[in-house]
Amino acid sequence: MAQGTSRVVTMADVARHAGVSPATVSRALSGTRPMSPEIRSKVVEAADDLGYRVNLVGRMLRQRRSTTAGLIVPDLDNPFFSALAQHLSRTFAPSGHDLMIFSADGDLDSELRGVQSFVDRQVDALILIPCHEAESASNVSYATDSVMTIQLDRRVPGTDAHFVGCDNSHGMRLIRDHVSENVDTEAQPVIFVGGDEDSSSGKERLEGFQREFGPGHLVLSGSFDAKWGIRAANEILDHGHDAGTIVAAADVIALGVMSQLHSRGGRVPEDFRVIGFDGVGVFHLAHPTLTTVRQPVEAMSQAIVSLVAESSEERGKIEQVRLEPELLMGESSPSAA
Amino acid sequence: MAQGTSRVVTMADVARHAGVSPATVSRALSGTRPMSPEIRSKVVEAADDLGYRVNLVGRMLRQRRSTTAGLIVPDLDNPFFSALAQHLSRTFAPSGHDLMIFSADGDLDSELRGVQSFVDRQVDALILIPCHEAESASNVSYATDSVMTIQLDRRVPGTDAHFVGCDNSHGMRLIRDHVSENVDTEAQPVIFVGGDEDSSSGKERLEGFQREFGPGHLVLSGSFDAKWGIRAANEILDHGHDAGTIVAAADVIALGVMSQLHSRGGRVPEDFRVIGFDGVGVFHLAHPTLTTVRQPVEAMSQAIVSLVAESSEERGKIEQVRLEPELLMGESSPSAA
DNA sequence: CTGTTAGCGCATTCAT
DNA sequence: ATGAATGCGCTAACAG
Repeated sequence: MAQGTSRVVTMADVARHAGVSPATVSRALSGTRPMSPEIRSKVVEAADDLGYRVNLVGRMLRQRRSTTAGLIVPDLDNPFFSALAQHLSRTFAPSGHDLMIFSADGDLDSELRGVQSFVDRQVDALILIPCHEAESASNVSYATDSVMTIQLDRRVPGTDAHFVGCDNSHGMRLIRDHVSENVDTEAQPVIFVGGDEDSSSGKERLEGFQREFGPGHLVLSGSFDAKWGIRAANEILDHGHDAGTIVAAADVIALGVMSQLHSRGGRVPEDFRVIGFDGVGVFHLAHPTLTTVRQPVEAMSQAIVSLVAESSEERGKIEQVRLEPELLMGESSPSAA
Repeated sequence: MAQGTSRVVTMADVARHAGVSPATVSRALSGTRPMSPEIRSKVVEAADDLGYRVNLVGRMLRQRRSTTAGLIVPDLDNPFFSALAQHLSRTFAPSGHDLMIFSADGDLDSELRGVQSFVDRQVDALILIPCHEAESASNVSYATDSVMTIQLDRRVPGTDAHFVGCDNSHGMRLIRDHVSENVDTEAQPVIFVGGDEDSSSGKERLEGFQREFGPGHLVLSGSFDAKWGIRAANEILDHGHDAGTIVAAADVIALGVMSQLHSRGGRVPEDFRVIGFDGVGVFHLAHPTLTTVRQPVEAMSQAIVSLVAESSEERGKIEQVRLEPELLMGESSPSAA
């Protein structure tokens, strides 16, 4: 059992082995200063001769940087968040930063703990999907006070942190256009199954729905998970509806809705049309295929990585990045054909 | 814009403010040594008077520990892994450790990079779901050489790392018992849709299937995702089968299978029975509900946290923990009724 | 271009 | 029980 054997070879060892000073080793390996090629290669050779690896903690203490970015998600069980985490990992990989992920488990105290964890570990940037529109404010402030912070997908108003997210209004407009082209909304009801209204994205989608479709529609609010979708479907059917167009604030909700409609004999798309939101994660497992608004996760990830890269050069102003989603046509709603 | 303002108050500040020495502050706050209550409370007061927070990096450098555990998953898009990450986060929360998650994106190089990241950041324990049964060996070795390492769900043979996982053989036995009670396996074929055979869990489930059901069954191998399930369903139908019992090596695969069967007119459970494996994540979104083997994720998480806690006290022997799964009855297979 | 020195913040000797 | 001194490993400032 070799567990726990800590690395012993230090910069001083390499310096001795190469016959130079520790400072020279540091410069040779980090390449920050010009130096004679012979000495450099001699140092490099000595280094991997001894199997040297720079001690990141020593470097962190000295430089107060860590080549680390932190991501805090409210919940990894939500496929949209885990997909976002996955994309972000992939996008960060080629950059010099390692992305570490922390799950706040939907809890404000855990969220704070995550922020503290990352601040204490001196991450260069903190990416945060806030749990709560209002109550996460202090957590976001805590973060912005000590590290470059980017809010993702959800926004806490009144904080001086960057924001990268999707244009939810535009998404709802895409849905409205699609629906009004293909459905007689006079004859059949349009129903909104919302998510968590304490999150900015939930709120924006609700407001977007109301702006685009006008008043007088059945609007249900719940949370961003499938169980709520199941309950919402029950509410809709119990309400006496046996047909209609259901707009869900997230794919997981839409999947729950479809599953329960199906169980109780409602046909999609014949009786009910169902439209989701997010377009990443497991949504394609639905049957029938889900029509949804796809968030531009690649562009969002790229925007974040760029922000992080720029911030190490110059301390710019606070950016608010809204990226445009697109409609992804599925079988759960009729196409114009 | 207050971003980037680093914390300035240090232990020396607190010491000055309380009129004691830095060493006393250290002892008062970490509580490792006995001391007079008056001085302690005076120090504590001074500390949160100044809003002092211990600098973790300084402490890490000194103690070579970090109150951090690292988790490396192959892929966060797989709902089983993200559910596992979520459970583990929750289980670690009450312990003194913060869990950081890293996604290897299914890639051996990324996996190595993750291991290095965590080792460099001096995590106290590294939990690893290896990408590949054989080729991850060097990565696991790298980890065990410098930190207490626990393999999760998948095992690389011949390494001296702990292992926590589910008893896949037993899971397959549960499936066999269920199937033979309810289906005439002489009249209709039993088909295995496997996952990645380069992972130990994929291999064990395949072997379990073969041991339990015997030879002569159609066995397909692919990967642990829904797309493969869709392709597998096509292969099965194209093979000429119009009925049978399909055992999938994972729920995501089963969902893909069901979705595609459904699309091509196969009825579940009337024509095809479908049984999954994992029982966590989004499997309950299936329609009909999926019969599956549920991995004991809570017990697995608990076992890991216990191992980590114990390892800080004593350096025990290498543990191999196999926990028993249970059958979760759904509508995708007939129950004895 | 390279070597010497100092100090990041802390926990731990050793001395009292 | 407390204080003074040391050094974890590294890089930045200063000399040369």
